[in-house]
Amino acid sequence: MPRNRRPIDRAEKRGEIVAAATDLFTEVGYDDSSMAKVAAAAGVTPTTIYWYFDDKDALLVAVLDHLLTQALEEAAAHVDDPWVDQVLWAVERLERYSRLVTVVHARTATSPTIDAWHESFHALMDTMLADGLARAGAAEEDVEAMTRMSVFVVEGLLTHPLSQPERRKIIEMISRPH
Amino acid sequence: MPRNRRPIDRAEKRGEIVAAATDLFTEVGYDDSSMAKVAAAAGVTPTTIYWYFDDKDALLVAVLDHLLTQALEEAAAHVDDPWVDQVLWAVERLERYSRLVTVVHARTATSPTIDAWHESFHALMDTMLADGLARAGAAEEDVEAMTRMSVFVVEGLLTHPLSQPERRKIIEMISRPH
DNA sequence: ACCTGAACACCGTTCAAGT
DNA sequence: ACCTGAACACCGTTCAAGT
Repeated sequence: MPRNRRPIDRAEKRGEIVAAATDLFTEVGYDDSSMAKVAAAAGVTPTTIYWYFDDKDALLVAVLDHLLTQALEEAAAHVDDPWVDQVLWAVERLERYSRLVTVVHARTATSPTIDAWHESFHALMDTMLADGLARAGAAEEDVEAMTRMSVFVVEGLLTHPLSQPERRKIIEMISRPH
Repeated sequence: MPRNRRPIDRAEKRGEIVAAATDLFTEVGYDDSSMAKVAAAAGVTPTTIYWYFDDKDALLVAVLDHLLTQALEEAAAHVDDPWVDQVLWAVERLERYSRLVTVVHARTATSPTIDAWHESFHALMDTMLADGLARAGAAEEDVEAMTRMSVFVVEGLLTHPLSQPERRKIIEMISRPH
């Protein structure tokens, strides 16, 4: 048995738990997906999850990181699109994870683990958005406000769904300097 | 004992439960405020709450309605203020209830009770905002988009706190027709 | 190192029993 | 009509015991 066999197994099993949790958290919801259900879906015992994750919030963070990595990879293909299309793409991409967005906002007040993730997520988003806006030719003094508005609009559109053309109209509204 | 004693008692006790729930839900959070804790704070048994409310979500709706009535009464004094000040006032007024805002968004996907309240709340807000914008002299074709943006900005500012001047700047951004 | 079954304190909710 | 104590099924998490 090769020396590095264990670490690989560990990463694999961890991945299976994260995959099961991703499905359940996004489709059933965080609150309604008990550790027992996640464990059953991953083919392990509830207690086993605690060998890989500190608690349920840590598992949620693993799910979020996993999805964020995926999304960032795909986003790379859109960096040269017009600004409006990029934001619209982000909304459509995040739409199926809207339950995670709302649960992160709700748990931020209670869970230091989730709060820390939420903070660092927005720090990352802010620099990415500022970069994108600068590349799209926005005036420097408008970048900060436009960054903030973009975040608000994306989150607003996720929690209050509109039709595609309505979305586009809203995004265009904030895409012009004032 | 007068004939109408009971109804008055009932409304009073119901009010005490709602008051206790309001405090706990806003300060401790909905998830971390068990029915047992609400009951203890209201001086009743957990089971008694179920005589007045169908379930925990119905209790949350009672809390929301109670706070909404209060807020609408106070808002009446500000209808003639400039638009930016009205929105800023709303953000400041709602700030201490930001936990309720996020929990409503999170539970909307799971609970028909909360979802129905959320829908009707936004219907009310939409007409109020549209009225306010019309009164403030906004062009008719801008009213819909500006209404939506106002909602997104208020909710965004509640979940991602900024300083007063930063808030004002953001609100001013969306207050000019495009 | 990894995994489990049994247990713990708690949860929202129900229900038979009281007044 | 109103309120309760006991009970139910479930929750997240821990821990002693196994391999």
